[in-house]
Amino acid sequence: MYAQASAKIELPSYLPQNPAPFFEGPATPVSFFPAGAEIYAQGEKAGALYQVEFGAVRIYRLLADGRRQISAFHLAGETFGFESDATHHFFAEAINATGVRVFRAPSGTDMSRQLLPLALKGLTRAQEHLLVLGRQNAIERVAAFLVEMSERQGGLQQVELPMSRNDIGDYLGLTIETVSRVLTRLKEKGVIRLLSLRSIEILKRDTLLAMGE
Amino acid sequence: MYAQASAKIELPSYLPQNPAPFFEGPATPVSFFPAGAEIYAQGEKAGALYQVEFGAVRIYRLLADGRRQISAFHLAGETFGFESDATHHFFAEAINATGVRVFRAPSGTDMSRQLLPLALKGLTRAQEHLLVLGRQNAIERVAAFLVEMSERQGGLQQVELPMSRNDIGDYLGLTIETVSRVLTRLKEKGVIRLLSLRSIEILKRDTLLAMGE
DNA sequence: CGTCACGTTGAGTAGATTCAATTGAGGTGG
DNA sequence: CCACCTCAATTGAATCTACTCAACGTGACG
Repeated sequence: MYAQASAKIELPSYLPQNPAPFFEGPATPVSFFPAGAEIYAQGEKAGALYQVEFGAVRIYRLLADGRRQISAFHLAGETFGFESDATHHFFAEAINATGVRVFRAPSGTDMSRQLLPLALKGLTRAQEHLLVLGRQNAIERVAAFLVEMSERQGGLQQVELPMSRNDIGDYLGLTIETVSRVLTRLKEKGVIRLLSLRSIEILKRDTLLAMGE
Repeated sequence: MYAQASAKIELPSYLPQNPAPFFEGPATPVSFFPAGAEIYAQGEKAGALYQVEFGAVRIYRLLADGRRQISAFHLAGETFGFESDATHHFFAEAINATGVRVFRAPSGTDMSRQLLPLALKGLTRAQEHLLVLGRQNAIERVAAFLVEMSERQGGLQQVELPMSRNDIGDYLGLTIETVSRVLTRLKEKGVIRLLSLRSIEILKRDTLLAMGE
């Protein structure tokens, strides 16, 4: 739907037409985070930008009673950590062993040109996710998730899920049991195949796409 | 929670520290949209920016079968319409009689410095809304909504709701009936009072805040 | 080979939805 | 200015989807 016509993506006039490469300065070191390690916490002072080198990161928020909503997963190559003020509003954790390049803009540097496209991309993705959480049922949510992960990994048949069922549930606003049941149903319908716990194969892409609308 | 300490909001170093006024050029005309009028549609070519002069706007997406998710409301003073590429991914409609200032940046203009703070603000708001849709029950959602609307109107006791129950439902991922039932319950509990259909008074702000977490 | 965390499956429940009927508010025309 | 009309909102009853709680499997790892 609404397919991008050409290879070259057209941009609105208010965006820089020749986006600058993101990191130009001296090479910044890569920090390593083991599985489950906190990268930053809600309430902490923000300021740095983070680029995933390898592994995967979850961004989430907690309610007082422990309910958790994961607002985004970030895979290799993606940048996260920017905030609208000097405080982090979310938690960021490494899902698996993860390498992250931490970049701190020198005081006074204006990164707007580099950051705006990323912020807009994140905004679009968040808004699309709102539709999933607000108006789709369990099967549709899981289908949309599998399609999203597939597309972010190049649209291959085989999709790697770096995160646990628990993470998937907290991303989709479902319980771990419901996620499991839906995957079983999709498997029984012949839509997907479970290669291993964290690796699935998409057998009927069209069906999956139709489910996720 | 995580209160902003001083009047002057501290910003991360990667943001412009002295944000430029948004519109500097020659005064742009104000377009008028009657209630329900479309401002732009999904799939249309994007490019302009819109600032609400008076009235209110809803931003939404549709599923094939007509289910609708409103991702944001925009009130007087707010800016919307920016996209990550040249296509609108959402619909924008006037909720009531609404005046909108349409601004088209001349080709080649880089509005990053002005837009980034708005995009980041929108991103934060969308991500917070994800928590509401993903992990909160009906009462919590409505409470969070009322608190949000109150704060966006200056934190007064009396809150104007420019939108219908239908719009509220499609924003909160609930049916119109559920929204109505919850409002009745809040009324019975003495938390709010209905001055008219679209105007409520908050009697127990603390209770409401605690419900919305 | 045993342990432990993670995942799956099952039964019963709760909360929100659906469908239907009623009430109420706002706007229009006489 | 009032009566009427229409659409929006509220209320009620029955249903259904996803959740909760519990038991059971399974894969990874020492």
